[in-house]
This record gives sequence, C-alpha cells and structure tokens, in this order.
Amino acid sequence: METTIEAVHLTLPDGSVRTVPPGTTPLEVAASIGPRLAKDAVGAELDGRKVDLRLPLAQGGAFRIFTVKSPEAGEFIRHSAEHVLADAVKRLWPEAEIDAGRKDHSEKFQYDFRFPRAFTPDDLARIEDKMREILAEKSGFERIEVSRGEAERVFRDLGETLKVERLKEIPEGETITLYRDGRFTDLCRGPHVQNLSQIGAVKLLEASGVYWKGDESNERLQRIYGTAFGSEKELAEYLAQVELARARDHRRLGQELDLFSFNPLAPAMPFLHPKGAAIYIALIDYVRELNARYGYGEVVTPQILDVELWKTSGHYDNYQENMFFTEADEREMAVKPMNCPTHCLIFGTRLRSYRDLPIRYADFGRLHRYERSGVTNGLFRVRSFQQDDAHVFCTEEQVESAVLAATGMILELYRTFGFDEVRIELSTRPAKRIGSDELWDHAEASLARALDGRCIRYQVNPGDGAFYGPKIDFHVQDALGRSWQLGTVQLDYQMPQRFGLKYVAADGAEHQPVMIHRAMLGSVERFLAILIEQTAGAFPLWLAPVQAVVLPVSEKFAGYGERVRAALAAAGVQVELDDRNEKLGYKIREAQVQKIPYMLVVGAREQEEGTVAVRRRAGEDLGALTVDAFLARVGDLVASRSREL
RNA sequence: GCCGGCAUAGCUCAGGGGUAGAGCUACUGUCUUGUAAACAGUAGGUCCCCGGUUCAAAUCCGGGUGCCGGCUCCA
Repeated sequence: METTIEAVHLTLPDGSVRTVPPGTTPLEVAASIGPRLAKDAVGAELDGRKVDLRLPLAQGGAFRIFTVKSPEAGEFIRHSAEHVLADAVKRLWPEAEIDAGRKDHSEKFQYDFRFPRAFTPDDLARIEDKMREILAEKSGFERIEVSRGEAERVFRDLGETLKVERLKEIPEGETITLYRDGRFTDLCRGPHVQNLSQIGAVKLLEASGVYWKGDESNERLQRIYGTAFGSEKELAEYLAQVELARARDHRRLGQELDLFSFNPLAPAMPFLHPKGAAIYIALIDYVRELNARYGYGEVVTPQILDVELWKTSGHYDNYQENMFFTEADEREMAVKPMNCPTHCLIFGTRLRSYRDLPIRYADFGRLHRYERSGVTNGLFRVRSFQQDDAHVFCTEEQVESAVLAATGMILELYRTFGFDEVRIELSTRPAKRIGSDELWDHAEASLARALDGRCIRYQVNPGDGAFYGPKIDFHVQDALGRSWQLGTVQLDYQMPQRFGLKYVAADGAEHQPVMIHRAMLGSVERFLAILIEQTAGAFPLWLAPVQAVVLPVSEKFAGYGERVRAALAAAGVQVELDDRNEKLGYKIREAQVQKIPYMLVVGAREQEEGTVAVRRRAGEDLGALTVDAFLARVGDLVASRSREL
C-alpha cells in the first residue's frame, strides 16, 4: 500500500536535490528550473525509468529532464509519432479500427489496424502526408487518468472493439491512462512528448500483415512501421546508417566476395564456394582443436536413418513437421535434423563403465530441417547446415564439472572472435515438459551451481528450457548491436532413458547416464553469416580465404611474382598471384575491394633485393620485407588466431 | 504457412503492347604499367516458368516458383 509522503526528493544529474510536493509533475519541475528547459522538455526519467512530463510524481529518486536535443528524446518522439500515425489512418479511413502500437521505441514505431485490405505503398505516402498535416497542428498531449469503466465506455463509443479487448489485458489495480493529442485519444501508458511540434521528421517504412496478439490462429491485422526523429537531419543520419548496414549484409558480401550462393533447385540450402568453404573449414578446424584439447572424440554418423530411431528419440512425435522423409527397401527413413540419437546409438554399442565417463562425442554432421517457406533468411536460417555439435555422457555426480568445462570452452572460443559481451541465460522448466519435478529441481540446481561456482553472472529465463531439461544459453552482441544466441549447454535425462543407456557403477549396479548437449558456434552457417556482417567481409588473417595477393608492377615481373607466390604457398599461406595485364592501381583497388589482408607489390627493386613491398588492406604501406620476414609475421598472426593484421 | 513487394546480360539497374538498353565484369588488341578504376574493340538475353487476353505480350491478366520486407517459428 502506498504511504502518504509529504515531500518528493529529486536528485538531479548535477547531484543537487530538489524537494517538491507530491503530485508535482516533471514539467513543473522543469519550469522551476528554467522557462527554456520547460519549453524544450520532451520527457523525464525517474530512477532509470522514462516517465511522462505530466505524470504526478509520488516518490523521489534520481531525476532528469530530456530535451529535444537529448539522445533519449527519440523514444518519446517515436512513441508520440505512433499516435499521429493512428490518428492519420483514422482521419483517412474512419472505418479502420485501431489495435495497439509498439513497446520498444528505440528505433521504430508501429501501429496495428483492423482494416479490410493491405495498405499499399501509395496508402503509406498518403498517410505520411496526413501525419505531417497533423504535426503542423502542433497539438499538445494530455494525460488523463480514468477508471476501467470510463475507459471501456470511451472506446465502446468510438467503436474501437480491439481497444476494449486490450483494456482487459491490463492487470487489475494498475492505473489506466488515456493520452489525447488534438482530436485523437488512445489507451496508452505513455510517455509522450510535450507537443507535436517536437516531432521534427517522420517516415513510414513498410506495411505488413500480422496476427492479432501474435497468434497464428487469430485474425489478421494490418501493421504499419515508421520512424521519427527530432529533426530531418537525424532522420537522414538514421537512413544513412541503415544503408551502411545494408552494405555489410552477408548475402550481398557473400556474392561480392564469391563466398556462397543459393540455387532455386535447393531452396534455402547454401552452396559454399571455395572461398566461403575455406572460412567454414577454418572455423571447424578451430573447434576441432578445442574439442581435442577438451577431450572430445569426433564421430561421423549417418545422414538417413529408419524412422524407428526417430520414434525412439521422440523426434517423430515432436519434430516431424521439420523433418525430411524418404523411403528405401520399403522402409520409411528420415534425414537427420539432429545428431543426438546417433550418439546414443554409439554409446549403446558396448557395456560402459563409470571409469569411462564422461564420454564426449563431437559431430559436424550435416543436418537438414524443413523450415516453412518464408522463415528462411540467407545463411541465418537455412534448411541444410552443420553445428559444432557435441554430447557428453556422464554420471549424475559429474554433471556440474562437465557443465563447467563446457562453459569454459565456450567462453574461450568467443574471446577469440572478440565477442566480449556474452550474456548467459539459465532457462528453466517450461510448462510443457517431461520428467518429475524432483528431477527438474535437481537439474536446474546443478546448472546454477556450476555457474555460481565460477562466479559467472547469468539471468534466469523462467519457463524457456527444452521440454527434456533445463539449459544454459550464450548470447553475444555483434558489431551492429544485435544479439545472437550461439552456444547452448542442455541437460537431458530423457534421451538416455528412451535409448535405455546404461553404465556400470562402482557398486556393480547399472545406472543411467546423463546426457549434455553442447554447441558453441551453434549453426556454422549462421555463425559464418554473423562473422561476415561483424567484419564487413574483412576477416582476420587466420580466417581470410585469400591471405595475400602478389601484385607484379608490370608483366616483366610476373616471373618473380610467381616465385614469391610459390614460396608463400609452400609455407602454407593462402596466396594468389594477380599477373593480369593491368596497372598496379587497378589490381590494388580490386584486392582492396576483396578485403585481402596483404597486398605484396613486386617490381624491379623488390626483385633485385628479394623482397616484397607490403600493403595492408586498411591502406598502410609497411615497406619492403624479405619473404622470410613476411612469412614470420604472417605465421605468428595465424598461429595465435589474432584479430590484428 | 500467412500479408505485401520484386523477378530484364555474370553483377548493379533503366526501359516498356510492335527488331532489347547502360555501366561494371568477361574476352581481344594497344600501352609496360609503382599503391583504390589506362584506351579501343568484341561478345553477352527463352526479359523466371506455365497459361490467358490481343493482329501482336518482355510489357496487360491469372496461376506457379524463387527471392526480399514483415508476422509466426527458430540453430
């Protein structure tokens, strides 16, 4: 229950404290600081939470005002533009029903409508014009607290039945607020800008059909996406940023750098060209090295197996719609979507002793999963791929140390790629699950203990575990700020049971081993895509498909160039010779565009001295080095998997 | 799978009911090249596929396939 307080203490960014009576609004606080601040204010923040300027303050805390110039203003601006969008659509098509906007306004806004047809690009242009008209009216936002009954009456009278539904989602006891700007009123918890003149630029981006409340079985609504900023300049900067991100799209770079392609004859199944495959193989080689060091034995398992196996594993019942099937010798067969069942078969080929455990199998087997058309996306989401997959069979007592070892291995691997921001999530029992609660208690506790023991920080993600066991997921942030779930460590008590796996313990009795699923890169295809976008195609030396290119200044030095190429190739460098009849500038430009780490220029001087003139892809000239000196440099960088050149 | 868009030379794209266009690339020749694009010429097409409308379809209409942006799902 709220206690009545007599004064609200606000700590401003400069450390000073301002004391105001409860019910004072941030706007009033701003006005007390200065008229200019009050005029420019778009919103406020209390203890890290963005709040509306018109919110009566009930308690104190760290407090600041955002103005149109603040980077944080965007969220208030876009949230407010969202209402303008809804208003514009209603003005153009009064019969449209409004549903709701977006929660996250860090980049975009959106609004869903019940509308009999899809919005066309022409519609978007009309709506955008209408929005500008509305912005020109410069209405202020009004915050109105209402009772549930009042709110329901308002939207019933307006014929907004979707809104009435949305109202029911608001938990009992929560304050219900409406926001009104000009003629438009919406159910909204805010916060919004002071008035529409603070929205300097709007742009509608696209329209799409969406399922109501995100549920496929529900009716379809029409969604419009847009973005807004305080000024046209900021909008232009945002659009330029988007354009820049497009330039490092891995599908585009995959073609430009001749890494991979797709063919309609095998939809969503990538063809890796020699250069793409070179990176892919280098990644796998690295994982192999780690596997060997951490005690994994690599196995090779079949691609197509009798459905009997998949019935045993549970995939036939739970995963069928994602599997490819075929038939041979009048037996129904399935192409494997996962490796784990085959590893259970290997484990079961002989009597295992507790002395043998943990047994660790690694597998780079090719997996095929039928993905619904429309969900595939470049190398990010494909129908044919490999994982750096592994399964650890261990005793109950070994779970904690095995999980810890896998975690350490995963973190070591991420450091190599410079993914220093790793978010770890512990996903616990989902509603739909198998196994007793005691087993889940135990499994979740084992994972938590493993992480706590090493003081590894993690978030609990309740209810997001696999149906057979809890898991630890590893998320990394890429250069574009996107988060990817890569690695996973999953506890599984079910698969060993289904396959009747046993080991003989010290007491001579048979026990069931625990299975741990482990992946680090996740899908190698997807990891490659992330890496392409992360590096914009400028791979670290150890991954670069072509590490150096020899560039003779003219045809006269092609012979010396070839000798250099051969010497480097013999030492294991992936090197090419560009002996085409072109000017040096032309060859350099092309090598640069291809992001080749080193360009080795050879002419009269170099031939004379037995050197190469080294240019790095970033543009610096390292001067002349002997072939041996260059080899030493490259050798060290490759051996250490350095991200430097 | 669902909503919308797109599909023209190897690539990026223009055009458009009546003989198919550009730049880059490729190839050939001239030049013999010194750190991000020498010059000239040549070649290159079932305008995604199937059907319909029309005297005539790459263009208009319908269906299919693939891709793109979303939704849902997910490594």
